[in-house]
Amino acid sequence: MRTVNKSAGEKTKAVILQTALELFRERGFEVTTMRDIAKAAKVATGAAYYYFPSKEAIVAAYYDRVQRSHAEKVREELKGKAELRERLVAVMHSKLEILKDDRKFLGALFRYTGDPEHPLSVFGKEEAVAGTNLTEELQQLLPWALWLGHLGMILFFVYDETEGQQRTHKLVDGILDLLIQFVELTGSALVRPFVQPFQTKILGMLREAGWTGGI
Amino acid sequence: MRTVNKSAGEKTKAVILQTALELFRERGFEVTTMRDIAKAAKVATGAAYYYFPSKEAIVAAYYDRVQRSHAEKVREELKGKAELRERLVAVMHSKLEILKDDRKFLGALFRYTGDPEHPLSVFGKEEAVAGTNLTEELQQLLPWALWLGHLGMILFFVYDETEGQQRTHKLVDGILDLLIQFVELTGSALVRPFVQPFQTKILGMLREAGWTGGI
DNA sequence: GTCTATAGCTAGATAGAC
DNA sequence: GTCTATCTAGCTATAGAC
Repeated sequence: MRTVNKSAGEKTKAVILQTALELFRERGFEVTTMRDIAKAAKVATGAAYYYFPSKEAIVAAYYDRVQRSHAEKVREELKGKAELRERLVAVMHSKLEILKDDRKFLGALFRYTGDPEHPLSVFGKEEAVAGTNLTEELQQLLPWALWLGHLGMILFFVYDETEGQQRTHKLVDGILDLLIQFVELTGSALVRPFVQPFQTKILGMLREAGWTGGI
Repeated sequence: MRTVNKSAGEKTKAVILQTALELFRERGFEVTTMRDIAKAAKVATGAAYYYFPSKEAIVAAYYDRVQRSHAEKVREELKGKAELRERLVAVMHSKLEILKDDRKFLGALFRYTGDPEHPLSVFGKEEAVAGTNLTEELQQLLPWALWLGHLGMILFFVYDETEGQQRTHKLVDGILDLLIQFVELTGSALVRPFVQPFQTKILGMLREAGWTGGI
């Protein structure tokens, strides 16, 4: 009962999952049908549904697999590392490593979330920032931070069951307080020299990526 | 050609969109069928598809509408405000105001994104942070920041077409540099007194919401 | 408990008539 | 522009083989 020594059922299940992921990667998530998956895995459609009650269940199994391999990799990599920075580097890059072949597939799952063109991009990021006396770096970086914060806000909001979602509103105020504090600090003559080079570096990267200005 | 004086087609389209959104809010996104929408809007299924080539197109139209009303509201509210904080407050809260009746609906759209249980939660947030010499507030807040940053990373990654997604990898390094810098600053005796109260406040909110610790 | 085969329902999407 | 008819695919259900 541990990787080796699988029962017949476990083997079939693994084959179906593996086949499904291959098809998702090759052809895309939407266009791959349960019938395709079953056929490619050489089982009947019913068998696929026997193991995965829905197409979504396959996605869930995929997430589960990602989590497991990531957990394993992270545990291993964190062993020798004590410094916060290298620990975080390990966590993040190993995640990307695991996801590297699934960008297309993930894009399909995030169709309503990530696309910076259509969906929930924040109007007024630049507008809010414009005309305030900020360093040039922050003028450029803040909209990005706001885009991300905005996404987080909406996710929090969606799950916030308090009356009128006051909790989200309060949290927004709190985070903004902290942000303003940070902005003021980095603008001060005392702290600026330390932080500025990093900001400039990130800004350069975003520019290079053609992701400057409007999102 | 401007709110008033719509052609017959534009009127029909508006009715279909309006009806669809009402049904989405009442019953939910998944369970509302195109047939339901068409029937409630008193047109044939084909007519609905004539104006909105897919159910997703209705979602896109909804996003568009959100953007327009938000833009309008923001433009109005920003007029008298010069301070960054109040400008950002206006932008964020007005967005929540517009979305307030659509939480259920948005939840359906974000099924693969927001749910902190299943999907792409970062393994190793706590692990990476544990055992490092951080202030208590940061020990608690950093995992949150990492969860959000991790989500942003994946979204960036999905759209990053550079060889091996090196751009995302570089960006991660850059952001982590900045983060570490920030962490060290807030730990310093010089800056800490200013920032700590805000961190504590946010921490309190998250605790209150039952969102502390593991995500 | 593992699977096949098959038939049928529902709902997103399309084609073609009017 | 609008409708009816039809197709497709996710999903359910069932009966039975091993």
